[in-house]
Amino acid sequence: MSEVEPRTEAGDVLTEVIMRTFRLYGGFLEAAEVMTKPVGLTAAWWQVLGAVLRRPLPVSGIAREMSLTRQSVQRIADLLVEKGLAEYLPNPAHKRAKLFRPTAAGYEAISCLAQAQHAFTNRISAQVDLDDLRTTLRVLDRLVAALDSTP
Amino acid sequence: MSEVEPRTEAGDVLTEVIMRTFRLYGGFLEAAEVMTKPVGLTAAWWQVLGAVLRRPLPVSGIAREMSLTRQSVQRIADLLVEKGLAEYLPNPAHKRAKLFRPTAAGYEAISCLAQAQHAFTNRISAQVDLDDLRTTLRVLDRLVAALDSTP
DNA sequence: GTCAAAATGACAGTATACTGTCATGACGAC
DNA sequence: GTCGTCATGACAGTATACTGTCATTTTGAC
Repeated sequence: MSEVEPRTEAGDVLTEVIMRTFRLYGGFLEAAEVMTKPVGLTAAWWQVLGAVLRRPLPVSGIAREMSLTRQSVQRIADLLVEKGLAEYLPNPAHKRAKLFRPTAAGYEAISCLAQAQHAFTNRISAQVDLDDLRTTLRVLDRLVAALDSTP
Repeated sequence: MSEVEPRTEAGDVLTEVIMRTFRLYGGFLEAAEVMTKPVGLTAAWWQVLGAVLRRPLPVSGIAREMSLTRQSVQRIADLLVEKGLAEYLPNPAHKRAKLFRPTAAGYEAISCLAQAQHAFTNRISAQVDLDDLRTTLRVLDRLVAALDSTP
C-alpha cells in the first residue's frame, strides 16, 4: 500500500469552495430561469443571445467564447431563430459558417432581462462586503486559470 | 417607459463572480470526471456515494442534503446498486424509504478517489493565497444563504 | 496549384437534472 | 380509529450539454 497524500489546509478550504461552487451554480441557474421565464426565454437562450449583442458571430465562435461545444450552441441558436429572436446572415468570409445575431425582438427581450438582472445582482451583492467580493472574484479568476493551465 | 435601475458597483462585481462560477462549475466537473473515470465511476455517482459514507440514508434524504431532486438521486442510486457499489437496506422506521449505503466495493472506489482528490485540491489551492481563499469561502457561503433566503 | 489538416455544420446517441403525475406508506389532528 | 396531508418511490417526458461520426469548406504547408 502506497503512502496516502494528506490534504493541505488550503486543499481543505478549496474542497469546501468547490462544494459551494456547485450549490451556487444551481442557485444562479435557477434565478436565471425565474428571470427569463416571463420573457419567454430560458437561461441557456439568454446566454447565447448575450454573446452576440455587440457583433454577430458564427455558432462555432460563440461556442469557443463560452467554452461550450459547437453542438450545444447550435441547438440553442436554431431554436432562437425558430422563435424569431435571432437570425442567420450570410458570411462573406465563410460559406458554411453563417453569422448569428439577435433580431429586434431578441434585443428587446435582452433589455427586459437586463432590468431583472440588475435588480437581482444589486440585491444579492448588497449582502456581502464589497472588498471581500472583489477578493472572491480575483480568487475565482486564479482558479479558472489554474484549471485551464493543467488539463 | 419606467426608470432603468442601474447596477451598483457590487452588482457589477457579482455579475463577474457569477460568470466565473459557471466556468468553474464546468471546470471542476470535468476534473471530477477525469478523476472518476479510472475507477469506473462518474462525478454524479461519486457525489451520491460520498453522501452516505458516514451513515446510510434514504434516497429522499440524500436529495435533500445535496439540494437535488429525489428523482435524480434515485436514478444514480439504482445504477450504483446495479454496479454493486451500493445496496439498499430495509428501513425499520419506514417501509418504503429503504436505506442506501455503499458496499465494500463502493468504499474502496471512494478511497481511491480520495487520493486523486487530495492531489488535485492541493495542487490547485497552492496557486492562491490561503487567506484570500478563506475569504472566498466565506463570501460564497453568504451568497448561498442569500439565494436560499429569497427564493 | 495540390493536398493534408483543421474548422464547421449536421446527425445520432448518452448522461445529468429537471418537472409533472400517480399510488402507496407515514403521520398528525380530531 | 379515521381521515386529510405530507413523504416517498415509480414512471414518463423535457432541457441542457456532452461525445462521436461524417461530409463539406477553409486553411496552410509544400
